[in-house]
Amino acid sequence: MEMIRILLADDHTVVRQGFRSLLEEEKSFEIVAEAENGQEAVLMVEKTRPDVVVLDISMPVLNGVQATVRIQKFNSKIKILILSMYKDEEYVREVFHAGASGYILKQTTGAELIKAIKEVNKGNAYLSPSIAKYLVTDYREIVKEGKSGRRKTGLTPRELEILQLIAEGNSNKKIAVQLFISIKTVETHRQKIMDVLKIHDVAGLTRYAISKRIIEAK
Amino acid sequence: MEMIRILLADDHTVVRQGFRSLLEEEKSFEIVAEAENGQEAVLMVEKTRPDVVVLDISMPVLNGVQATVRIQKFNSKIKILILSMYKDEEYVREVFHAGASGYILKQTTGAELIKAIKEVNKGNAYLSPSIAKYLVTDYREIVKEGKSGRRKTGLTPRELEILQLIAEGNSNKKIAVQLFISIKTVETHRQKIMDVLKIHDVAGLTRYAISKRIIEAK
DNA sequence: CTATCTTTCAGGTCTATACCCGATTGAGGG
DNA sequence: CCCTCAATCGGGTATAGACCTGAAAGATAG
Repeated sequence: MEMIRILLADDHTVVRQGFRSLLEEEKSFEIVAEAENGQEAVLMVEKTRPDVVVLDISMPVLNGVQATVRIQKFNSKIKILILSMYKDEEYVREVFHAGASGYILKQTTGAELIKAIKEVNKGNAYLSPSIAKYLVTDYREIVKEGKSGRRKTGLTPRELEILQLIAEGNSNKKIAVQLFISIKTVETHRQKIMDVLKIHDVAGLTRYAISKRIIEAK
Repeated sequence: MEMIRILLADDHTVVRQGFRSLLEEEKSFEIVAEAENGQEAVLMVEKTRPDVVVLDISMPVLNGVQATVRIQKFNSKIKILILSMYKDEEYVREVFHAGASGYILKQTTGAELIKAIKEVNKGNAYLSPSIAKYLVTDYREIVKEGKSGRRKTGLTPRELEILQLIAEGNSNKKIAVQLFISIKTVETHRQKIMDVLKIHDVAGLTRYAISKRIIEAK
């Protein structure tokens, strides 16, 4: 029987060892390496050349998405399965764009993880059922909106940039100086952002920016 | 040999099953139940009366700390081990105050998890090494500050309450109405909060409130 | 070519807030 | 008993921001 050679990457050691224990119960699986961050995962991929890489999405140094890009660049035949705790629209999109073959939630069962590994190894895509629907609506949105400016948040790139600066605590004046534009322009963008998001206070904008990972809380 | 009866609670099914697989390798352990949130954990404790409860700290419905309080109220002889991804000062404090016997990070190894379970079962406390130092400094702080009002953040209870309302997007006027106090009082508190935290914009206050878990981003 | 959209800027009004000063009340500790 | 501090409230000023209208240049799509 063909063994499926697997690399496991998760920054939480005890969780990673739990996965190893779980996956070793499957006799066709062989865990060839573990990594505790994205950087290490890329190195171990180059060294051990696994069939499937299971990547936790939130890792220090290089996160799951960034690691996916590098691994795919190294060898696009290696299949990547992303493990995530977020059932967040944008993440799913990002992950597949980066070249992953599967995306499953940590809420799913061990049996599903095993199934997902087998599927991506066969060259198929695998999605947690509760995630699948996002891709469909996402696809519809892409078709509807084409490639025209506005993306996930409904904000233009410039608006996103300004939202980020607002959420980082900058005043309109500081933003204007930083971007070499007039305060009035910043005010207009700010107004537009508020209209589009239907959020009319800085605290709300900041929470939104954090929840959408435009900025970090700390 | 005495078996140690264990209840596992973690909202991420695949992670929980990984833990089960890992812990079942230890012949003196018996996993008597699993729960996917704090509420369920409390119910299962009442039904199965385990020796040790392993609680993930971040769970929906009831989080690890809240579940700890209820379980201890039900039967204080049941030992509780908190699993957390945060090596956050305040969390550690909160957890032990709630009645937990151990606090270990997900960064630690499976071997350490097993050791921690055995220790708390014997009635000892267990802390991840990298966490232990917090308790020491914490103890010093408590001694230094006594029980005088100001705590971790340097804010009074009232100031914390107002910070929360600010970070939730309320204006001074709304806060005043909500708390049945004058706008002027709210302004004074707001000023005091900004002085104490040395943060002089709403975005910064909001990020601070999220990072200190006073509010949530979403 | 025209319509739409992004990005830029300006005028004005009005309210919210940052920051200054001051004060009183009540609780708790030394 | 006094001192400290939290919590309350007030006046006043100056700036920031919310919200309005209008407009123009450049890019892109149809």
